[in-house]
Amino acid sequence: MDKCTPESLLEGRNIKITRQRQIVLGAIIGTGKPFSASDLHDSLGSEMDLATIYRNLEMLCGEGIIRQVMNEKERQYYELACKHNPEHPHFYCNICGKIYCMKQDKPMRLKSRLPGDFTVEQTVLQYRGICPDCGKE
Amino acid sequence: MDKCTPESLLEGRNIKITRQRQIVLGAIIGTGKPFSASDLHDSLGSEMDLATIYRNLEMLCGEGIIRQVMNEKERQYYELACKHNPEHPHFYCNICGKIYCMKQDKPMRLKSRLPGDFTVEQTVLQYRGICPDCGKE
DNA sequence: GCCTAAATGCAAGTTGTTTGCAATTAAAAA
DNA sequence: TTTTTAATTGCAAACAACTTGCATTTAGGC
Repeated sequence: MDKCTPESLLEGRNIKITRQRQIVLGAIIGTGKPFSASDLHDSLGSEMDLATIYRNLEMLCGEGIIRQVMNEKERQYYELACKHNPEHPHFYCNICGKIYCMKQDKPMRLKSRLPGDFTVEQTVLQYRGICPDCGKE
Repeated sequence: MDKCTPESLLEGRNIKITRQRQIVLGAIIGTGKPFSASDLHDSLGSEMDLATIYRNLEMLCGEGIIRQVMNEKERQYYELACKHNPEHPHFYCNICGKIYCMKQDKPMRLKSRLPGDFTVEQTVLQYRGICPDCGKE
């Protein structure tokens, strides 16, 4: 099972491999968890322009290399969308705002059809509540 | 089965019944569908201050009179949370951005527990794709 | 009718995200 | 390898949704 690298994710796609794309993808692959634009910006030591990060996130999302996992009022979260990371539910902590990935046994239903000619491209399941850390005290 | 009125929704709650609260709640009851702050603002002919609308939506949400149904990047959507309108999934059209309510036979699981001491307060199920209107052409 | 705490309107502020544009750069062509 | 050129970047300014501070108004108890 091949590991993801910035280059393997971009190859065969007519996308220029720039230094900043390698850095951004490296950071995305490095963290196993959902991330926001400003998470990336912070983890890269604020050295890369936020506009570049936003532009690349949009591009990667359009290419299906990453996917949006949660739209919080204050921020958009993404995660890597490669085959090692199939779609799954997420948990949002109402107190600390952290997002957790929830494993599930059965794959989520996708691209199904609902009554009345709705074409479903994505089924989103999320839980909201109190995470173990915040529930402790 | 009693109908909702602005007054019935607010009664017994130590909340001042102001003119603008009656108007806002009237509009919310009037439309059967999910709405955003600016939907309300528009439907009221832009006569009520947006700050007032935002403050009242927050208050109504805290009181459990309305609930958030979807956080889109650009807007928060709410719906009436009275007993005539139990929780249910929603469909978001990726093309036109419209939100549809999806009826379902079994009530959604709520306030359940997941492994590892996650306390679930809300289970959100949503579909994203192409709505009947946008699928037509 | 009077009084007070709470709600409103207005204007200014915040925050996440987007856009215009000149300078840089990857990579195709020569 | 050098040249060429179209795409990408960084910067600064713009946007849009939402929030906040504050003086004025108002609901509702007295």
